[in-house]
Amino acid sequence: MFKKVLIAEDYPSASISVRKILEEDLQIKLSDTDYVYDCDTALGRIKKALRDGEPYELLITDLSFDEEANHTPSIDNGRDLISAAKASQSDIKVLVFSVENKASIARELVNNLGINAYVPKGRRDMQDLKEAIADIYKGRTFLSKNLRQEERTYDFTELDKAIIQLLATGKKQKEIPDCLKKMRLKDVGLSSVEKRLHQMRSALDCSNNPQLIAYCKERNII
Amino acid sequence: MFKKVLIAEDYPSASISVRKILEEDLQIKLSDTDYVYDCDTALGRIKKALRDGEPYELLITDLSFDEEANHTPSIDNGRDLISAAKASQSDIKVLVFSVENKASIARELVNNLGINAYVPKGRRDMQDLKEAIADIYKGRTFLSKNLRQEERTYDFTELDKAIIQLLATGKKQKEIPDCLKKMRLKDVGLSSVEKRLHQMRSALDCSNNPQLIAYCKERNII
DNA sequence: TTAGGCCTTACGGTTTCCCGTAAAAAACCC
DNA sequence: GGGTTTTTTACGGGAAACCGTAAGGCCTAA
Repeated sequence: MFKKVLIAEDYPSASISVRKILEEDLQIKLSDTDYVYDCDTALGRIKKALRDGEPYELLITDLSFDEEANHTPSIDNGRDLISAAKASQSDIKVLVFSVENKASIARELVNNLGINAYVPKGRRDMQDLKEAIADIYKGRTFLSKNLRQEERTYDFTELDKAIIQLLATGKKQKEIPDCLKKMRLKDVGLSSVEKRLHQMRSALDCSNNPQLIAYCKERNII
Repeated sequence: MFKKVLIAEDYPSASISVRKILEEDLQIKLSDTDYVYDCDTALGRIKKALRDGEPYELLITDLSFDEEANHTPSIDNGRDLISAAKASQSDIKVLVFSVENKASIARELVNNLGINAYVPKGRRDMQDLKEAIADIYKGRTFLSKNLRQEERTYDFTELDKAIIQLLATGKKQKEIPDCLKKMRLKDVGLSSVEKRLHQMRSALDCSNNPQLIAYCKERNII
């Protein structure tokens, strides 16, 4: 089993549980330096361990970290922490433990960042954590069974999202072509904007723009 | 200190941490029946303990519970659990432990349900839990210091929210007076709907309805 | 009772949105 | 190159939203 594991999690209540699993159920010894509450410290520990010749084998991290009151960290989220960690030590295994319960996010992290497991906080989280760590140790990838598949019926292009964004900030459709041009995103006419909006609305069965905005906000598309 | 405490929390990772605090830091003994993963079981335990002449002194509960795959519970959220518990045993103390980090929610629960403490999951949660339980024991009410004050610049009436809701489901303004009438909510003319929308937009500095919807969705007002 | 607020409603004009159709441009395929 | 399809754009009519102003109802106080 793993000998050296680092936990990056800013909520003590969650951190404690993970520690408990590792120590009591998996018999992994943790020292006081093996769990941290922010990304910067986490990266520091990983680099130091590497220098000392005792690199971490596994990083267990949350995705979102609350902003801190005093200083602004250079890394403020789990995604960037994972990238930075892999840049320093490409063979480190990564388990993400987050409230975000979306299969698409998990898939994306596996594909683009090469994480080894995704466990959403939820009804089966402790069980999942145990299985996930065991799977990683065997060289396998673990995705929790209760990741929620979202019923996305339309896939938004970057242009679509940009248009929705602008609408949500109060821009009029008529102004949107100009805005897009200024943002160096795309050079399209008003009719194209209308067309895309129409396409989105009919695909998602929205009768007008306000409903479309509501839909997108609800699913965190924007 | 408290002798008999019940924990209602559906995420094992959170439940374990709370148990740890109670047992290790506060020296409160818990049996296997003192923590449960759904509201119905929680209420059952409270009633049984009352019948047996050993009533619970403190209920620690989450607010949101994930829907379960198999059966649909008769109580599916912490709010209703608290109401039901107080109906059975009016002197039970209640501590709410939830991810919701809004001072307004905490205040509302203190005022309307008479809860004794509110601790948001977050950076200081374990510390807060300890303090909160101690405070409750002394007969005081505890509100975590890091509850986020929201910068609400407008307070939405029920009518306002209903109008926004309807707009977000694709209704036209023109149809809204009829809808409100059918919902037995209010009997208002179209002009009043327009006026309320105008008031909300100008108060929140939104230039049109889509932006207003985005604003409300973003802050979970609807 | 009457005058003055305050709120709601009615209504008209302007702007924006929505949805067609048709022309123009671009891409594609021999 | 010519010819076809697809995409993009332009434009116009009708619907909805937006924004005034004026008129009506209701309460209060003199």
